[in-house]
Amino acid sequence: MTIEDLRYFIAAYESGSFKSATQATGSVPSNVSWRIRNLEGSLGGKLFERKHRRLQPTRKGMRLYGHAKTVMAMLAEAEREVRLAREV
Amino acid sequence: MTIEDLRYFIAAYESGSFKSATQATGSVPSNVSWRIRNLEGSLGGKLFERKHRRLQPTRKGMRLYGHAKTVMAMLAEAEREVRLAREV
DNA sequence: TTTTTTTACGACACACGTAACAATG
DNA sequence: CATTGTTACGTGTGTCGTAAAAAAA
Repeated sequence: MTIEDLRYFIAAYESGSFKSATQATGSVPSNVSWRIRNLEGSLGGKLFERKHRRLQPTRKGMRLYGHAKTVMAMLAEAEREVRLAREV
Repeated sequence: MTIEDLRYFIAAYESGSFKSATQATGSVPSNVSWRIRNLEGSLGGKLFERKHRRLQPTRKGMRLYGHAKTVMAMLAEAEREVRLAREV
């Protein structure tokens, strides 16, 4: 699991499709597909059900989403604080 | 910034040297050095002062450490919860 | 001089985009 | 058949460990 994986996952989750997630991520469908599969592999289970027009998150997907958002927010905050902190 | 970067940073921070961080990370000195430099580059400033026997974290380093620990804990918790969640 | 950190480097794995294919509705 | 997701594939970048150099103590 990487931060990029989470970013792609969030984009897919929020946009409701892999196609639309390509805009949010600035990438292409094959990469979105690949990232999500990565994540599903490393977490041991599907995050989305792909049998509907609008992507259906599984329970695992829903659980992950909340944490993923928090992690991303915390990383942004960490980056901000570190940049702000003076040297030495 | 990647999760691996944070893992290396935490190891260096807690062990007090790059050398000892190799044990915690299961890697070699050159990689620890490289990871920390990555992080310092992407965050725009030094995280450690390297002029003392025991690695001296800078203010930026100290700020980062707290967040890094929290992020890692949250990732572990996320992973645990997702694994526990039943399919579908 | 001993210990720690950095740099140089070759090898391998990862992540990208294009394009062809499959599946869904 | 129109749209979305996946697979195949070639290419470039990232990350690894070894080994040599530099810096610190």
